[in-house]
Amino acid sequence: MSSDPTSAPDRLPPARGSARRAEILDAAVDRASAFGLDGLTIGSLAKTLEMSKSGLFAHFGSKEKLQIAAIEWEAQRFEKKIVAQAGHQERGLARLRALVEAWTEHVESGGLSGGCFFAATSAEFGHRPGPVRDRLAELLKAWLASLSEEARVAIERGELPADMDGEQLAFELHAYVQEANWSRGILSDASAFDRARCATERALRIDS
Amino acid sequence: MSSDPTSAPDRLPPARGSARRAEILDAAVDRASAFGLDGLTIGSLAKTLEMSKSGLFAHFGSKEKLQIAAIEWEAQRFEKKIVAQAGHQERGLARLRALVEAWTEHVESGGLSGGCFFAATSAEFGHRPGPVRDRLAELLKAWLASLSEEARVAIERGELPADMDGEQLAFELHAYVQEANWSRGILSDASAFDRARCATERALRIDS
DNA sequence: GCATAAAACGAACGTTCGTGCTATTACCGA
DNA sequence: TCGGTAATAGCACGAACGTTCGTTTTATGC
Repeated sequence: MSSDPTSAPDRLPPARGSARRAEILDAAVDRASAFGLDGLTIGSLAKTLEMSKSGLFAHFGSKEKLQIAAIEWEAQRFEKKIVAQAGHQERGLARLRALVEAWTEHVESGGLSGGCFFAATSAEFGHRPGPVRDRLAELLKAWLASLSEEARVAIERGELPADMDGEQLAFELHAYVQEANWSRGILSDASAFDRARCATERALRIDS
Repeated sequence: MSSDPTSAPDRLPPARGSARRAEILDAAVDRASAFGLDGLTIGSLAKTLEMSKSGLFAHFGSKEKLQIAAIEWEAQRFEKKIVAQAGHQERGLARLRALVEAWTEHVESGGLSGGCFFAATSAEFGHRPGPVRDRLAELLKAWLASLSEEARVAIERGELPADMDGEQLAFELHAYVQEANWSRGILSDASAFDRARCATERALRIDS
C-alpha cells in the first residue's frame, strides 16, 4: 500500500464512505441547529443531499444513532476549534477569556443556519429522558466545568477577586452567549453578540 | 348588555365550551413546554385529555391555530401573574426588581413539566419563519422592552448608575433567568435559580 | 478480469401525522 | 316539549414518518 501514492492519505478511517459520512453529518448538524434533532428527518436530510432515504439510513442504522452521531460530530468540531485552541493560552484568566471569546465567535459565525447547535438541541431534549439527552448533558456539563475550572484557577492566581465564585462566574458567562444566540434567533437582533461581549468583558474586569 | 346579569361575563367568547377549551390549552401549554409546539401533536394531546382527535381538532381548526392559541393562553397567564402584579410597585428599580423576581419564581415553580414555555418554544421557532414565530417574537420583544424600559426609568431616577445602559441591563437580567431554566433542564441543576437570583441581585446593586 | 464487499437504490411495510366529512349527543331558549 | 346549536365522536383520506428488504451499482484486491 505504501507503493500506491493515491491511497496514502486515508489511513485510519478505513472506508471511502467516510467522506460521504462527513457530508451527511455536516448537513445533519446544520439542519438540527434549525429544526432540532427531532425535526432532523431522514427523508428531508436525504433530499437535501440528493440521495435516497434508505442509502442514508444504512449509514447509521437508526434515527437515534444518527442523532447521536450528529452530536459527536459537532462536539469534535467544538473541541478542536475552541477547547484545543484556547489550550495554547496560559492557564487562568487568559485561557478563560480565550475560551469565551472563541466560543462567542463560534456561535456568532459558525455558519449554522439555526445558530448554536447545542443550544437548540439541549433546549429540545432538556426534559426528555433517553440516550440523546444523556449525551448532551454529559457534553454540556463538561463544557460548563471547563469554564468554571478555569475561572477557579484565575481566582486562585489573583487575576480575579478572591471572593468570586468560579461556578457563579461560569454561569453568568455562559448565560451571556446563550442569550445572544437566542436573541439573534427570535428577536433577529444582530447586535446581541456585542452585548454578550460587553457583559463578558465587564464580568472579567479585575475591579468588578 | 348591562341589563342581563348572567350573560355579562362571557361576552365575546360565547360558548360554554370555554371551560373545555381552558382544559385543553392548559394541557397544550404543558406538553409544548416539554416537547415543543411541533411535538405538541393533536393525537397525543387528545389521548392525554381522553377525548377524540377530531373532537379536539374542531376547537381550533388547524394545528397552527392550536399552537397560536397555546401561545396566547400562556401569554395571558404571564401578563396577569407577572406584569400586572409588578405594576403595583413604584416605577423604576422597585418595579424592575418585582418583574424579575416574579418572573424567576414563575419559571422556577410554574408547574410546567418542561420548564419555561417561552424558552422552549422560542428556541424551537427561532429560525423558522411563519406566524408562530412572528407572534412569539412580538411577545418576547415586548417583554424585553418592558424590562429595559423599567431599567431606563430606574437609571433616570438615579436608582442605578447613570452610565448604565437599560437595554444592556435587560439583556443580562434576561440571560440569567433563561440560563437557570436551561441549566435545570439539561444539567438537572436545581440550584441554578439561586445562581440567577444571585446574579440579578448583584446587577441591581447601586454600587456595581 | 473477476470475485467480493461496500454503498446506494427503489419499493414497500406499519404507524402516526394533520385534516376533512358525517353522525351523534348534550344543552338552552322558545 | 321541541328545535336548533355547539360539542364531540367515528371514520377515512393522503402524506410523511422510521424501518426493512432485495437488488443494483460502484469500487477494491487478487
